[in-house]
Amino acid sequence: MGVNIRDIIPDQARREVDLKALKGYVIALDGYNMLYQFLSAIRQPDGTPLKDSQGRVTSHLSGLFYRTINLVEEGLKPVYVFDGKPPEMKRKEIEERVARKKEAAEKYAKAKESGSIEEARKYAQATSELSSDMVSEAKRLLDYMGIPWVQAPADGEAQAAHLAQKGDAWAAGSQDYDSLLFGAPRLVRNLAITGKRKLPNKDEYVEVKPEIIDLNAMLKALGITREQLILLGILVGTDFDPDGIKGYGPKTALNFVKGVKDVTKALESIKSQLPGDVDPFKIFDYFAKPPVSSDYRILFKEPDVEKIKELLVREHDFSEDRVVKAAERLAKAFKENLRGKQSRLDMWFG
DNA sequence: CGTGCTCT
DNA sequence: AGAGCACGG
Repeated sequence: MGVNIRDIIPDQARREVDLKALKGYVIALDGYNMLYQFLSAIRQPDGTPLKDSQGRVTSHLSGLFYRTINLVEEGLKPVYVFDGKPPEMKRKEIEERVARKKEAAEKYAKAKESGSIEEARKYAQATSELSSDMVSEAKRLLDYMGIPWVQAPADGEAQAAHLAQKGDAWAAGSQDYDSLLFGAPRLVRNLAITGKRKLPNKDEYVEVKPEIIDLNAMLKALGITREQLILLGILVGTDFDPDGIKGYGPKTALNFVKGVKDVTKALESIKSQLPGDVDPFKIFDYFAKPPVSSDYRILFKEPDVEKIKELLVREHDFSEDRVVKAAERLAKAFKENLRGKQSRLDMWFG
């Protein structure tokens, strides 16, 4: 589920903003991460996702369609980045995910049997799995909407970080923090979930706003380099060494890496504390110089309302009224906010 | 997650 | 304008 460094992000390096503040910025969104959030969240009370008349899941398309339109209406310029082939060293994490989903599926069946709706929903969400067909249809929808997407050779967060480093995007957008380890100068969180949200099991509402994290401000405030940040990630655990090293949470790991002068020596010293098949040097290199592609172009086009209708209404039984209305909003927003508009690239944190 | 309606 | 709720596919 990505590297967990939430607890050490310094306040000086983060800023909560309104969506409006992101007007004019290209943001390289982690497509898989976004689709997963929609698939997990857009469900009936008992956990059933939205489906078309043939039983195919459509929650991810609904979320992607309406959310992207709202982002574009606010003037944000989204580019979706999709994962390619995961590296071999991610196998353990992927296997563990499969096991977690299987377990969730069993608990879901039990909860449904016992009539516990809320439990059922919780476990149904945890079974969420994106198929390659679902990703392909999301790409098709983006094509029809005129929203660009980029295919990553490997990790999508690495590719998003690459776009941001090259200045083709202002920031990476994801709920996970990995893009910071991959060198993204800025990370924007909460772009799939902005607005008032009910807290689970509570009668309380919180306002969720986009959160910007600035890599340089973060490294400066923590007093570490990006190399030390990657080392920190390996200590607490990444998708490539999911358990990390016993005894190291983010804070302990921060203290440790602050004392590290020679990263090579540090990697050598932690090697023996990791499972035999986990090579910290390989993980370090993967974050420091990940496989990325420069063969992409970011072009915002006029939406094709007929094609959108064909996909969502004809093929997937969306309501024609709603789809046409939303597509027209998108066409208007394209003309006002995207067509011929220059992207903003200015900095925020000095 | 979102839209869209009702009620205040 | 904004909260609450039903429903979308």
